[in-house]
Amino acid sequence: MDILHTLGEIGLGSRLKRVSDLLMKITQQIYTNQNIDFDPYLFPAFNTIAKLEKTTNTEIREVLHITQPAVTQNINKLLQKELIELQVDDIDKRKKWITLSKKGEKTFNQLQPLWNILDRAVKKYTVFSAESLIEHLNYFEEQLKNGNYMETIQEQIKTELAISIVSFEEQYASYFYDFNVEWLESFFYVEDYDREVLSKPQQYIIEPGGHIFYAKQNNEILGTVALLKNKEGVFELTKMAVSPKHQGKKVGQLLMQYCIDFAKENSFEKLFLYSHTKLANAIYIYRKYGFIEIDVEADSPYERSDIKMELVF
Amino acid sequence: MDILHTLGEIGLGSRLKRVSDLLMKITQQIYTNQNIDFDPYLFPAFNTIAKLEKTTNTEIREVLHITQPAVTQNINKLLQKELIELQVDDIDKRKKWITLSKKGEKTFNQLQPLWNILDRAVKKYTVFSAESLIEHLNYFEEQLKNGNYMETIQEQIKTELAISIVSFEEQYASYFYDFNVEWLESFFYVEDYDREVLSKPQQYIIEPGGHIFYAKQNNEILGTVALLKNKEGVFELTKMAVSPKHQGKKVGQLLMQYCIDFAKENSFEKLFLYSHTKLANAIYIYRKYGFIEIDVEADSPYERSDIKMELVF
DNA sequence: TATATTTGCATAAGTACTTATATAAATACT
DNA sequence: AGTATTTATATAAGTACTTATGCAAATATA
Repeated sequence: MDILHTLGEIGLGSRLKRVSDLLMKITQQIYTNQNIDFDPYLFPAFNTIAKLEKTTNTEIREVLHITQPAVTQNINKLLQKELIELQVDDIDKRKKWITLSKKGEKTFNQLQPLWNILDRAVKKYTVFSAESLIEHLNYFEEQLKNGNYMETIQEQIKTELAISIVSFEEQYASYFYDFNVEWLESFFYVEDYDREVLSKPQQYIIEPGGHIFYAKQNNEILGTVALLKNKEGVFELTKMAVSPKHQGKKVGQLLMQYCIDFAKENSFEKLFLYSHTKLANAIYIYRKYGFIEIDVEADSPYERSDIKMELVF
Repeated sequence: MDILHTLGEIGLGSRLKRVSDLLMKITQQIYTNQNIDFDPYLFPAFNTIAKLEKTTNTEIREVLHITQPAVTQNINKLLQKELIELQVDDIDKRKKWITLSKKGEKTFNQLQPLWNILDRAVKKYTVFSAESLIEHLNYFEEQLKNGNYMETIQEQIKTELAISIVSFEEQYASYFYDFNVEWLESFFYVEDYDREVLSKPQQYIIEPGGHIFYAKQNNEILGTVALLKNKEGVFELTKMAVSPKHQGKKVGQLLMQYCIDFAKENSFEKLFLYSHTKLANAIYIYRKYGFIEIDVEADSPYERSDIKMELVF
């Protein structure tokens, strides 16, 4: 029995608030499940800043139709989470220009697909023909309460956000080239030999007994890695590259974990890799996964490497 | 520009809360305008207590689907306003039975017609065919913001709640009898002469040059009063009675004010009245309107009076 | 050009919920 | 019967808004 349903329309204010609270709570749970440090009530302000690229407290107040102190509080929360940055206007020293921080942009891109899922789930239970606001509200609240809404989202997350690892197929060959060249170009320079190997993965990696894996999410390829056969049971982990669009999703770590699992399953003796000390983040990850630094041989095949690591099983 | 409208469905939680806040604020304003000491957010709890007649904290929590501390807080607010009373259960000493207080019942009855108006106004802007919750919400919020909702309510209040004073008409004669007899019966006893005068107001009041006024609200008569001619420019204010159904609306004071205004307009010399000291409230009101106590003559026409008051202009 | 007003943002305190926890009485368990 | 658990309510603290107010910079006014 839910008296608010029988109170007639006077209780509408309370009903609206109750449904709002419930929706916010469920959304918060979803962020938490996805390990995303974000609050649903920050969405309007955060999204506004992202869409306007550069804005001010007052402008947010105007477009969101909330009070100015509410905006200030939202901004403080976003600052705390390091998602935005402030800069005082050169001319008008009262004004503070608000922009997304690097982390904010990353989070924004990371959140986008989840928001699409949330958006579709809300639509699923709110877009239908009804004869009154109360009727719409009753139905939506019911779906929030009985778990249908949550279930719909979780299913979508599973099919759309889950990242799976797939083996080399001819149709994916170009990603191997594109991701690696893009990465090489930004950190080093691309040699002709690189282009040759990357454009013919079948010939240079697969046929000599190696493997190429791809991280795939919802029919999109996010990143790739190769295991190049050195000798029986010894493979070089190489050509790891992640699409810049999908940085921040820990795609590299997922590929790394898969390679290690694959090596163990196939009773490999060891894996090794070449890297460069200026790629501190990458080396940190390699260490995290158990790779240990060893001497680089004099006749190292890579000019751009100054460090060699191995993982012995 | 209202970005929340363009945020898609993710902003729905914020939208719902914003509309709730606005609706609550407007409703609060209406209570304030009507001089009613009540808060819209107390409506669910208050209404539940009234409907169930006797209930407990836990039961309210169950039927309203809010948390128990929220109920406790609602109860405390209602206690503060003296609208409810608590009584510990005889057997289970943890339980507190909640009932409306006398004032609570009065307020509940007083609020009923206003709630009807609010209910109809909400329905007016929320009951229509729409293809989504957002569509319903957009329209309703728009009506709240542009003032249409408020205007609708104010118009209805004017036509339904405004109390006007009308002069004697034959069709109202029975009210004069009914209200007065009901009142006399509860405080004194009804003499045969009372019944004679009250049943023939035309003959006993109007024809000798007196007046009878009625308080009328939305085609309903709430109360009555008579000015009985004593001599030229001197009238006895008598037979004031208000329907028990409409106590608490200050109908008596409205009638009193009308009589005084009427007396001034017609250049009366003075008004006087007979009452009884046990009717302390009534006498307080008479004093408030300027009546001053004078000696009761030996041959007072009323057995049930022990006080006489007059207002000289 | 000095003063008043407006503007942009911050701070403080209030509100009506929430979660977490406390307290005391009733009930269940052994 | 004595102890543990459950139940009914209260209290405390947190949250995300609100209103009210403060403050400094910019702009209008005289």
